[in-house]
Parts: sequence; structure tokens; C-alpha cells
Amino acid sequence: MKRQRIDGQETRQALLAAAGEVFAKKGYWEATNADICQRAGVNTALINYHFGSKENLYVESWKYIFQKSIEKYPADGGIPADAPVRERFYGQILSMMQRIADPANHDFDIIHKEMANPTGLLDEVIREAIEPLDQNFQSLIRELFDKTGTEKQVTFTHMIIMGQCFGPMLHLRRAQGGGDSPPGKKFPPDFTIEELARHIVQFSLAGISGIRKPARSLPEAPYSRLLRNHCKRKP
Amino acid sequence: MKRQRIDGQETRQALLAAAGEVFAKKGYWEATNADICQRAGVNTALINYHFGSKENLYVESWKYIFQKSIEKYPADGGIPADAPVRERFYGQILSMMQRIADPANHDFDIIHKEMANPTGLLDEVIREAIEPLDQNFQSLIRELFDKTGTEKQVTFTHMIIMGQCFGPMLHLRRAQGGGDSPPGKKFPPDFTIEELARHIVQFSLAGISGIRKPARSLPEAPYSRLLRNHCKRKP
Amino acid sequence: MKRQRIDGQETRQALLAAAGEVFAKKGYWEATNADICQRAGVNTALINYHFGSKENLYVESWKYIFQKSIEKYPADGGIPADAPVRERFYGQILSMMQRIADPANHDFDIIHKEMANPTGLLDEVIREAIEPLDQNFQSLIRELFDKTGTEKQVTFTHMIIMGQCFGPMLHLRRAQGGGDSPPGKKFPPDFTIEELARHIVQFSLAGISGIRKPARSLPEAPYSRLLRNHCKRKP
Amino acid sequence: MKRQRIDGQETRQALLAAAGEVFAKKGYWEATNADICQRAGVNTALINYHFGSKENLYVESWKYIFQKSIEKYPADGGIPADAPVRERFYGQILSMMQRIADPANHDFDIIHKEMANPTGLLDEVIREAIEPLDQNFQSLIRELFDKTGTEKQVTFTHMIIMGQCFGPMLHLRRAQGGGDSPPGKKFPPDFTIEELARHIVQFSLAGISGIRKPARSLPEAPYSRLLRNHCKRKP
DNA sequence: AATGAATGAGCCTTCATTCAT
DNA sequence: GATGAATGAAGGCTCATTCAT
Repeated sequence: MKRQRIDGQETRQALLAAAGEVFAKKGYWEATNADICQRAGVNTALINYHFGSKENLYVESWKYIFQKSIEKYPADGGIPADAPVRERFYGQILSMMQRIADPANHDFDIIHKEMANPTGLLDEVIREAIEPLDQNFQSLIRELFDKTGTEKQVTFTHMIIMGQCFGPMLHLRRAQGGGDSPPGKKFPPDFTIEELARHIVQFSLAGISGIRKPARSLPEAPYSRLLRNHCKRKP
Repeated sequence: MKRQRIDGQETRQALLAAAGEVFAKKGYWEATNADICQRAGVNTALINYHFGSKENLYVESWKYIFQKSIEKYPADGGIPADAPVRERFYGQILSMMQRIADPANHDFDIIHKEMANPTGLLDEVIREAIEPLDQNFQSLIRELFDKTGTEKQVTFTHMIIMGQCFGPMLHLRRAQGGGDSPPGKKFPPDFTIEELARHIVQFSLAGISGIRKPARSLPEAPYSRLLRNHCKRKP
Repeated sequence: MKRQRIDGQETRQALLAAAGEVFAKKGYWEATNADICQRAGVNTALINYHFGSKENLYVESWKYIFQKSIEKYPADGGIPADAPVRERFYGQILSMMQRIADPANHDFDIIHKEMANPTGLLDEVIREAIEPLDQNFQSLIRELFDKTGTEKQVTFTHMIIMGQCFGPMLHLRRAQGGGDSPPGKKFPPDFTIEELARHIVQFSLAGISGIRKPARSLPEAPYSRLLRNHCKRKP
Repeated sequence: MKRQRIDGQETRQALLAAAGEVFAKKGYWEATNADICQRAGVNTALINYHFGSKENLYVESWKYIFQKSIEKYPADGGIPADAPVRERFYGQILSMMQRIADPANHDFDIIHKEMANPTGLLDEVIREAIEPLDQNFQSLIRELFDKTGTEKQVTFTHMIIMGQCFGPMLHLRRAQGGGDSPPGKKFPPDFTIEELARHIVQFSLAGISGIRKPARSLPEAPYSRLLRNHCKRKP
């Protein structure tokens, strides 16, 4: 009993969506073709028929779900381009966090797994997708520095603000994922993404100000000198 | 031709170390016993002889490399307990980042992989190892708030400062791992861990001040109202 | 080069039959999947494809060969239900012995191996299959006692008549299996199953009569008293 | 820390005894050298040191436990050679059954496993041990026939009386072995070996009489003719 | 386009046996 | 005589992929 369709598009899409979910949940290596096809309700052989290989499906499915994800949560968070910079800053941060936090979205889960356990298969496609967003965000930070920051300060600040956004989201995703993994005491019992985003914005605006005109320069002495200095970077 | 050793401890340690490297590089599922034993230069069956199973080796090897790691980089960063709080803050952050950045250390790589793709095997042992450090750090942040912060503010701040530290380190580890041009395109060409740590401290101290007495409350209007509000939290 | 079949049933049956033979010959633990698949002429992985596991194949194959066996030798031996009890007695005994003796049948070999070396995997399925036959036979014995026997006498008699049937069959199976000179040194050179069955019936009918009205009670004295009395039964 | 002994005899015996128990419980293939040595409290390598191989240990251990067994329960059951034949008959049967039923004895368990699942390793040694007992018993049966029975009648009778003794013992051993395997409704709740032995003797004496002078010849007609006649014996 | 069957490579584990001490 | 460590050969099972239909 074959489920014959007009063309393969329906099957293709079912596979792309199912693959996104399974890859996001289990990662590339633990996910099996059988898993994916079962969830998609199609025959196992169709992955190779439509995509040629598991690797290809992996790439295609990430592109697919990332596109859906970015459509649902545009990068600017809906803030007009002529709004004050703080508003746009808040908009981008909130949008990013909402995109990650939405349990229906899986693109970030896969990115995270790729960072932890790279297959290398998504390197190029993720870079292409993320780079524009990244540069957008970085120029916004540069704007917040109001042309007073060095390049290095901007880069560092960019990196650590991204860390502020992603870090807590990892815990949130874990807490969402399995009902068993302890959310830990870290999460206040009643918090919203908006609240956290506002905390980050407030914290970071003050942080940037602190970088721009250090109230008191961070004391170099007396103990800091003692700190060991093991890892500079690979020669 | 049998390679006989004085006692099994030598082999045990070789396996623990090799396992740490391989698990850190490939993750639990991609790592094969053959990989590990080849790197340790021993017979495949010895994993089961010495540890009973791959799972057990995984747990034991993480405990082993974490202990080495924490010995090399003590949590306080060498700052005495009676030093000013800012010094101790810097000490903990630098120590944490150095511990992660050191290419000879693999404990964090495994933690990261566990967060992205949990096997569950390390849940208990990691929690036992990390919890004290975590609470130490959190009480330090509470101290920085000088009893003025709410519980939620402290928790949020803790979470995002951890994010500041880890976020950049993830990119650094990737840059170290692959043949990518070190220290990765994301990093300024002449950066050091100490420099970044100092940036984080300066940024965060200002951020905490900003949270404690907000210069101007973050503008709620007019655009913020437009922001969508999708994900609160699962009840 | 793939050997494609109309449907999997052909392969399934080939595996069930081959498994029956191999399990009967070697027992569960000595039998290897490779053995079975080689005999069935199929790929090793097909056991897991069709049955999920070696254990499952074991159970399914026993059910399969037992069904074939009982179809070939119905329990009543072809004697109508209204025939005299002695005829039905003979019928059941002969049928049972023929079923065991037939070199094409393997269900009893497996039962015997399970009794000697239980895997436990067939416990339920064998019990379900054997119980009705057993009760049938026991009620027949009760009928032969003509309501004069105690419950214990009936039970004992049932047990030892079964022993009469099985005991010789075990030797016969061994003689069939090995290159031993058939029908084995234990057997008269010109014996037939029917002849042995008739011997058992004649012997047992007399035995039952002897139990019902003991000609002379078995002498208790004088030596019997000397007999040691080690094993009563575990309390 | 080596447990040095004067000579290996102590270790040898410990291994022989432990091997007997383990082989009896698990059979040759499921029993592992590690099992046996653990129970004997000695090092794994000693099996090969003292016996050369697992196979050899198997043979030696059976000889060892059989000797112990036959010493404990002499074949004649303690009945003098000049006692009446019925007494001696009873003596041999009871002795045989007690030897099997004694939970401290394992020789029969191994014999049974060898019959069900022959390794072939014990063929010769068992035959040598059993043959004298067998011939003894057979000549006793011949005596009971009082020179009236044909050779075939004596052989058949011998075989089925052995079956009477062994059959019930198999159930008993199973019931003794694991507390979980259902003893089944077959066993009267309160029975003793002596009682059962007496039942067998009474039954068999009557049976032999029935063979010698059949009260009424077993009816050949009308149904017996219908009985199928599949398995004569292998050509 | 779609399916179920089939394949082969590879993984973790077990275990009798051997070796150096 | 005794020990702990080490070895290598399977064995059961998984899974991406291929093939005939």
C-alpha cells in the first residue's frame, strides 16, 4: 500500500520538519534515519531518495527550520530602524531570546549542538545565516559606544553580551526539554523572557558606560599580579 | 606479545587520560572504545577489564580530568579570602576562564557536550563538582550587590555573568580545536585571557551598579509595547 | 548482490525453520545468529530486522515448530473420543512418542534443553502449549483408575508414565543425532515405536491394577527399615 | 598478596568442587571460568594451571563429584546381596532416587544437561561410570522376570523403569533449584522420596507381571489399526 | 514517487587463555 | 604455586544505505 503523492514536495517537507525536531532533540549522531522517517510517517528509504544522504538532510533541514524561525522572529524585534538606539538594542536582544526560547523553534538547539559537538556539516550554512545578524548587532553596539570605544572593546563587548543572552537560554531549553532534568535553583520560579531581556539591557548599558569612562580604573594591585598566566593563546 | 606493566594503575591512568581527550573531542557516542584504546596504546578489552563498561570509563575519566583541572586552576584564582571583593571577583572569573581556555584541559568540553547532548551519565558527578563553585560565585555576586539586590536580580546577574565568561570561551575552544586560524576570526589578533577577564569584570561591576541604582529607568515606551510576547515560561 | 524476495514471509519462515533446527541442535547459547542465518541462507542482520532479537526469534521459532509438530501428530493419536479408554490411552502415548521420535521434529529437543538449562524465555509459551495436553492425559489416567485411586496415586502414576515415555526417547534422540549406530546400543535391533508404546501400555495398565488392588502389600520388612532416609523434601 | 599453599591439592579440590556446582547449575557453556574461580576463591588463571583447560576441568570435576555421590549413596541401597529380589529392587531404586534428589549432589544435574545439550566431553567417563550400575539393574530386572521374559521385554522394561525414576526427579530438581520456577500442580504437597519409590516398585512389579502373563492381550482392534506409523527408525 | 526487504560494516562486550612477575 | 594484567577472537546488535518492485 503505497501512499502515492502528486509530487514529492509534501514528503520532502515532512522530512525536513521531522528531521529538524529529531536532530534538535538528539543531535546528528544519535538521531537515526528510522527515527526521522517514523516521525515524518514515511518510508526509511525516502531520505536517501529525496536528499541523497543523512548528511544532506541535516543541512537542508537546518536551512529550512532557520528560515521559519527567522520569519517568526525578525531580527529587529519589530522596532523601527529610526527608533532610539536603546530601543533597537532591546528589540534585537528580546527577539533573539524569544527565538531561542520558543519551544517550537529548533534552529538554535542544533547550532548549540554543533558548537559542542561539531559535525562540520553546517559550518558554512550557519555562518552565512548568522553573519549578517552578527554584524548588525555589532554595529549597534558600536553605536552604543558612540564612537568612543576601541575596536577591541567593541568586539569584547559584543562577545560577552551574546554570552549573556545565550547562557541563560541553555538552562531554559534544558528545563523545557525533559521534564526530569532539574531546572535547578538558578531559575526564579516566575520569570519572563522580557524581564530577563530588560535586565540584560539595563546591565549592559551600564556596563558599556563603565567601559567607556571607568569610574575608577580596575585595581591592578596588589593581588592581580599574583594571578597565574597560563594560557595566553596557542602560538 | 604482551606488554606487561608493573601494575594496572599505569594502564588505568593511560585509559583515563586518553578517554578524557577522545570523549572531549568526539563526545560519548562518537567516541569508540577502539579510539580510546588506540590512543592509550592498550588492548580494547582492557576498558571492560578495568572499568567494566564504556559508561563507567566515561564517568571515571571525567572525574579524573576534572580533578586535574581544578588542581591546576584553583577556583579562587589564587586571591586570598581576605582580599577586596573586586579582587576575588576577578580571581574567580580569570580562574574559570583559564581553566576553560587551557588546551590541555578537557573537563569543560565534556560538560559542554553534556549540556548540548546529555547522556545523563555525568549528571550527578558534575552537579556535585560544580555546585560548590557555583554557590561560591553566587555569594560573591550577592556581596557585590551589597545587600541591595533582590533575589531575582542576583540570580539573573549570576546567570548572565556566567554567560559572559562561557560564551567567548566556546568560540575560543572551537578555534583551538580546528585548523582555523587562531585565535579565531571572532577574536582580536592580540587578545589575552586576562584582558578579556578584566573587560568582563569592569563591564560587570558597572552593570551591577546600573542594576542597583538605575540612572534612568529603561524606557518602556513607545516601541517596547509592540514587542511580541510569545514565550513566557512553561507553567 | 541482493537476493530480493516477493515478501519477507519467505525469509521469515526460512529463519523460523532454520532457527528451530539450530536451537534444537545446539541450544540457545551455543547457537549463533550466524549459524542460523547461514542455514537459512540469509544475511545476519535479518534476524533483528524480522524478529528484533535472538530471544524473540527463539520464542517465535519454538511456537512455529511446535505448531507444525502438533499438526503432524495430533494429541489423541487419531483415536475417536468415544473409543474405549485403553485405546485412547494407547493413542495418546503413541502420538506423544511418535512426535518426539520423528527426526524432523525439534520442539521436544528444545523443551528438553529448556528443562535442563532454562533460559526462561519459553516458560510461558511452553506452559500454554503443554498444559492442555497434560491435563488431558491426566484425566485419562484418572479414568483408568476408575475413581478408586487417591489423588496422590493418580499424580504419581501420571508422573511415572510420562517418564516411561520420555526416558527411552531421550536415548533415541541421542542415537539419531550423533553418528552412533542407530538406533543406539540401548535398543533392540528391530524395535519400533509402536512396539515400545504397546509395551508401555501393557505394563502400565497392569501397574495401575497393581496399585488399585495390591496383590500382596510390598514387604516392609526386614531390610527396608535399613534404608537410609536422607532427602524428604525441602520444607 | 599471594595465598601460597604447600601444594596445589587444596586449590585443586576447591576448584573441582566449585566447578561441579557451577557446571551443574549453569551447564558447560553458560558457566564461566570466572564464575568457578570466584566460587572457589582462587585466581582465574589457576584453572589452566591445574587442569590445562576448561574442558579438562569439566571432566575431572564430574569424576570427582560422581565419586562423592556414589560413596554417599551406594548403588545397592544398603540391601544385602542375599535379600529377596524385591527388596534389592526397592533398594536400588530408592538409592538411585535419593542420589538424584539430594540437593548436595550435582552429578545427575550434569548428566542431564549432557543428555539435553551434549558437549561430548563426558561421553566416555559417564559411560564407564554408569554401565556397571546399569547392567546390575538390568540383571535384577531379568531376575524379576524369572527367566520368562524375552530379551526385548527385559530391555524395554529396563528403559521404562529408569524413565519412571528419572522423570519425576527432573521436576523435583527444578523445584529445588530456583524458588521461582513453578513446581506445578504435579507435585503432591507432601510427598517423600520413599513414598514415590514404593509407588514405582509396586507399579512396576505389577507391570512386569502384566508383561509376563497378559491378563487380556491388548486389543489390537479396531482402532489401533488406524494409528499412523510415521517414525519407525532411521534407515 | 514510494516501499519493504536486504546488506555489510562497525560497535560494545564477553571470555578462555596466556604471560610476566 | 599463585596472581593480576593482558590478549584476541567472536557474538549480538545497530544503522545508513541500496535494491527490486
